[in-house]
Amino acid sequence: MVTIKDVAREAGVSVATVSRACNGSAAVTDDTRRHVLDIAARLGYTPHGAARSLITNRTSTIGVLLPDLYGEFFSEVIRGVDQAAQRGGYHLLVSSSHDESREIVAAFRAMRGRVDGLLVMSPDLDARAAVHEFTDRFPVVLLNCPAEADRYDSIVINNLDGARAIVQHLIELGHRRIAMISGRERNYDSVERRRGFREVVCEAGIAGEYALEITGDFSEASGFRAAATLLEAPRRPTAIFAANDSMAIGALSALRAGSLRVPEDISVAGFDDIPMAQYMNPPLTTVHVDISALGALATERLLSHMREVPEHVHRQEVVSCTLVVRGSSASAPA
Amino acid sequence: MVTIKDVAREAGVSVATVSRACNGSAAVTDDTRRHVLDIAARLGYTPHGAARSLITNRTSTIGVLLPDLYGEFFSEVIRGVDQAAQRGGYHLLVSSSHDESREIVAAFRAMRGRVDGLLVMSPDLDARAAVHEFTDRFPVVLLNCPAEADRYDSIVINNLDGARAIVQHLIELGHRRIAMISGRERNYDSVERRRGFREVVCEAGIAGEYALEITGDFSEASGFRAAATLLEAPRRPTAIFAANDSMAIGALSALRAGSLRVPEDISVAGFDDIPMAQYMNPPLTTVHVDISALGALATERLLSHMREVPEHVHRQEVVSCTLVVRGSSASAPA
DNA sequence: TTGTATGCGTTATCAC
DNA sequence: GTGATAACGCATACAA
Repeated sequence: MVTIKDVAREAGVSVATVSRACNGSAAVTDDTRRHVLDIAARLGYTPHGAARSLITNRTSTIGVLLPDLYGEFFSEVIRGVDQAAQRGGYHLLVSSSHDESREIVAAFRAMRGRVDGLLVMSPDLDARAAVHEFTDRFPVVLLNCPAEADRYDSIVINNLDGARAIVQHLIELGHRRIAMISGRERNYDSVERRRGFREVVCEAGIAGEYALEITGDFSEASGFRAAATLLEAPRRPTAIFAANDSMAIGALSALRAGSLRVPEDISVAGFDDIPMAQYMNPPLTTVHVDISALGALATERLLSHMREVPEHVHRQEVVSCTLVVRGSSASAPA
Repeated sequence: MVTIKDVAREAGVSVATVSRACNGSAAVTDDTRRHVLDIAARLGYTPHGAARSLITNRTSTIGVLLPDLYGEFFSEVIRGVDQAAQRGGYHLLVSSSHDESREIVAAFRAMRGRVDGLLVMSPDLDARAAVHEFTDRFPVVLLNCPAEADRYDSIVINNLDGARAIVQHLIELGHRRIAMISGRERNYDSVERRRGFREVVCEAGIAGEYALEITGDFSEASGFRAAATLLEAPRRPTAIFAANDSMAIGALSALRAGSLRVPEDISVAGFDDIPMAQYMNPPLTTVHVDISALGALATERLLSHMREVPEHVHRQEVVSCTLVVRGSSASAPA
């Protein structure tokens, strides 16, 4: 690889001049600059990022730690993150598959010196401790993580209110046998959404009467399986609330396979409002979350955190979400 | 940030010893190693990646250049890439939104010194030249790019055969008025898939009779719009082949809105077989591509290329795809 | 086994 | 305006 030295030698100047010419420093004659850039282009010179960041102390890169990369939700989050990062002149160093504390720590270590800040999305409740380890010596923003609001920067979805709104909606439609398909047991989003479900069901006084819960893993396939199981229940629910859209979509498919009509025989509702939700048949009633905006917001928060270190004050931001009623929910059958 | 010097001072040893202890070098007493690692842990020391890679000449990172991050297709590709990279002990430096040559070059420059190799996915036909610029001095694997097979490493989907198979399928069902919704005009995948469409339509002798083509942009919304337009056509098609599943899903939605039954009144077929396709109502007939495997394959190729530099020989690999008939296609109406 | 010294490629700080 | 040189944090050849 051609380095700054090669360019300097070839151009007959010092490395300092090459550096200045490339970085647009004022202290260079237009003539020398042109000459140097010409040589640089001819040689195909590109500055070595790692070497540069070693002295400048900035990498123009932000790290993103994700539990997974599967599905439209994460896809949308990353899209938002990438857009915001790009606007700020930053690149993304992505690392996924970090459900466990151990893996999170390992990923963080691998990123030291390669990123200026970190975006951590780790909804797993057990991974909290791991995050604490480095969050105080490094700009970090937590995305949808459970965290003490004053010790960390974080962005969280208002899972509770969203879930409450959608369950309320189902109850108002006359449903009294409402089943929930939740996500993994130790997942923060899942826990919160289920909490909303339980609260409203209790308040409506139908908890004792009927409270069927079944566990999935946020995938379409698990939603399919869960719905298939619910169909076998002695008293079949008239409405299903899935903790995310992917499971709701899987459920729709299972109900169709079981020859149930949605929404005439049974209503289905999801959470997230992934782009695909509106194109379902029937279109999916769900809770709208501006997913890519969530990622963008977190990124912008991180970027500002990185600028104002260390007098930065932590705070938690709650992103609201809204009920979107579409064709998959209707009045309970008589 | 705590550096190797801090650890050395605190532990009462030289930086060399700290380095050796951390990297598991044999030439250290168990006692010193324990002591050093102890101090390192207490101080929260993490090696500086950029500094390390400056001397080792490897970053354990591969760069990924993508045109976009939207939708399940890219999501799946990245997932495959990430899995393969992780297996090989590599991280991902992602950069998207690179349709133009200029942007690709800029992204590459930004990655110099930060990655050991590059995975480029740039289906835009105009971007070819940009890629040539650096592909000979750097391990690069092209994903779904048009390229001379012997000058580059590349993985491509067999778009032509896939498209041919699905159009053939529609014709065998008796359809003679088949419309195609293609992707962007300068997109390689789109061009190839349309070529397959045209070939088969010609061979079947129905080209002169009916050949309706309309341009989308691979998004659900564009598929929706395209299908809505097709409904207004003087002679409505009895089958629609969309160049990808997202557009097919949008089309399904538009047809429903226009009160057409799929597949009774009109058949719909897509391409890619994204995870969501099978959960559609009706389930989508499409061309199955193992998308994440595609990403994984490209990554493994890149990793091996990086190992065997420079005696590496370039070659092109073609990934086959298979017709998947589901509920969205049926015999042409009488 | 451990310490000293050098260099990776770049930018920043001085001189001139 | 330009050049020499130190420094960034680390790994390693060599000396001890």
